[in-house]
Amino acid sequence: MTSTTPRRRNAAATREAILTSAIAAFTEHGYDGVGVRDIAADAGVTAMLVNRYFGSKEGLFTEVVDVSFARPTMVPGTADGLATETARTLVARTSADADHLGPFELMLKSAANPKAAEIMRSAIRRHVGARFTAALDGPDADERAELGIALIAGTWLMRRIIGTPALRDADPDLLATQVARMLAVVVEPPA
Amino acid sequence: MTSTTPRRRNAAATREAILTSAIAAFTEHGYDGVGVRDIAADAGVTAMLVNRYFGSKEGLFTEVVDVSFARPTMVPGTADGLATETARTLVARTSADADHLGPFELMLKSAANPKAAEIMRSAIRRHVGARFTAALDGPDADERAELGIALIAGTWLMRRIIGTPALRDADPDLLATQVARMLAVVVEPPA
DNA sequence: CGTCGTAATCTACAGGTGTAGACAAAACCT
DNA sequence: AGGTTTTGTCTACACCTGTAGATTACGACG
Repeated sequence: MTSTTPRRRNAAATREAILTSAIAAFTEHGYDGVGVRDIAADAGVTAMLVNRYFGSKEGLFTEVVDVSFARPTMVPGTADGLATETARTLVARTSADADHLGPFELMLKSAANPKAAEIMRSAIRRHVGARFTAALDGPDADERAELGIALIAGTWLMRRIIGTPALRDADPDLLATQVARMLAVVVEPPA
Repeated sequence: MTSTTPRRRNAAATREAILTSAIAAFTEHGYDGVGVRDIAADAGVTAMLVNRYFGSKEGLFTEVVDVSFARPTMVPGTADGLATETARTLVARTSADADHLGPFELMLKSAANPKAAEIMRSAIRRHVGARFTAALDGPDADERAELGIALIAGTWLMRRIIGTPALRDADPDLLATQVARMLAVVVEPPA
């Protein structure tokens, strides 16, 4: 419940409030880590309204994934400095005091559930993968794009979710440089 | 229940059976995806024996992580061809028909739970990270080792858990080459 | 063969899960 | 104002979760 006005009776606004709460909750705790009651309470409504508007918890998650993955994240549109820019943004977003928590956190936190994984698979291809692929030249763009995403996801996992010390306390500039050099391998079109 | 002998009353063997079942179950479904009853039933005992021998579900998971991460996986001891060898093994282990399912699957499937994540953090540093770091020369070995682990974990996630098509159907040799080139960035000592 | 320690089970609890169905109330439309 | 549709809540179900306490049965040893 973030809106200030009590919002008496408004289907669209209520739906939006539930969706907003769900994005935050699923991203922070993962599909299995949240109950529909938690989401509903945070949106200021009853649990049953969730099923009323989204059919089921699974239906709600489907919409959450679609919205979260549709927002441009991390990958700039142009190929100029793609590796460097992406690496810098990644390091910033995964720093200890960052608060953005985008689709990568959502993906990693919900990957354990097979149903959630299947829902995310298509969304990744349609949104994140498509954006990344479009920025690449040369052959095997899909495969190279997904390898880039894999590096980003893995770094996010180690640095922010598992929290391994060496990556957590690494110098941001040095880390960004290393990640950029790894990304460059798949970003630069093969000679 | 994999052992052939009925095993009537044997504390050590029972403990081992529970641990074996737990490793398989936690690796396949993640910390939140399994109940102690599932593990106990698979070991041929009652749920209460789990708490009797391991204190709690969390205690059992701690021991599972320790055992699973202690086994050498993927990273060869020598630095010769480390990147190439590791990449080849990774691609083989994440192929559709692979059945090994080591610590990386366990880590990714259980990362959503904060308690599990904390348990895995120290184990990774003590086991996997230490092995990888020891194989590296030059400065910032810890950081570079964890970046290598991040790439492996991310590739595992995309290829085997999420199952994105481009990485799933990629030509194994080509994929291994790409991964090896990315790994080489952190494996080769900086000039 | 009886006794004793312990491996293993049985019963149970307090809480949480997603969701179905019946009900209350607010808002809109004549 | 009266009636109807929509918006929201309440109660409830069937099931699963981890774990505590009391109880049974097996096996070895004297």
